[in-house]
Amino acid sequence: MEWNFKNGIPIYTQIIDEMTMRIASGLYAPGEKLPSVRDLAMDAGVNPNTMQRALAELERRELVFSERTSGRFVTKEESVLKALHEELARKYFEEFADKLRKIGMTGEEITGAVRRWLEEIR
Amino acid sequence: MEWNFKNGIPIYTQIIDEMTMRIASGLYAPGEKLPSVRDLAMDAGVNPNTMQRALAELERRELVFSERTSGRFVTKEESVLKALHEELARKYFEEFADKLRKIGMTGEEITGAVRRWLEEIR
DNA sequence: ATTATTGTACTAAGAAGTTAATACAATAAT
DNA sequence: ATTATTGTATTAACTTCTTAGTACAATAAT
Repeated sequence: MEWNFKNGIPIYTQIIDEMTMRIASGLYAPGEKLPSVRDLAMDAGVNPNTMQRALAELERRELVFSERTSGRFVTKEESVLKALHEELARKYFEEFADKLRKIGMTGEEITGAVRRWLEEIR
Repeated sequence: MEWNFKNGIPIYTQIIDEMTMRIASGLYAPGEKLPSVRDLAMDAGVNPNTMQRALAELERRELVFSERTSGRFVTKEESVLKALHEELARKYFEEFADKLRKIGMTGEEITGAVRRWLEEIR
């Protein structure tokens, strides 16, 4: 999997977002053991401290939990994961619509443009 | 107008985005004189240096130009502004669609969800 | 002519993010 | 029993971002 970090945004923030999306997508399944902090850091090309900082935040959000010395795991609460998925999808849409409104597009213009773009996706 | 800065992202970056959107929306019209660096900084609640840094980037992108001692102005090239508007709208959609794909939504799921969300906008 | 405003430049200090190096405790693997 | 792996913690150095303070040159306003 790729880690494409933009510059100008803290890396640990981007790791939080990336890991959250991987969990929401099921790429890391419920209850699955994650790679170790060191392996994840190596894979992402960052310092273990930076990865640790991001993972601690995921823990705070209860998306993962750690069992000392055996590893870190995705939460088994499927309800949490389902809620996460819906929350993210909705959030992404809201941010998207807000940006379009901010550059002056009306509701009608947004729906029109989106319908056209959706055609292209197919 | 509001300046709502998120934390965790450099302020000057957010100013660049905000100003770019204001220009793309026509809130700052073609050829219009912008408030001075100091006034913008005061309004945004940031240090003048931070605002200056953001404005310099807008200048590099040729969205604004400055006339020494008389002020800074939005470009008069309407073609540039039109292109900017389209570029931003397209970019926002791409980022949005990429995020939805990243959390595991297929093209069909995306179109379905977006159609539902679009109804809510009205 | 004088004053105020403009963009611009510079230095210094502090805050936040990142890397590096090292260490410890717990336990799974051997 | 010993070793390797795990999460976690700590300290130091470095870079980037932000603020603060100051200054200068050009020109619009008075």
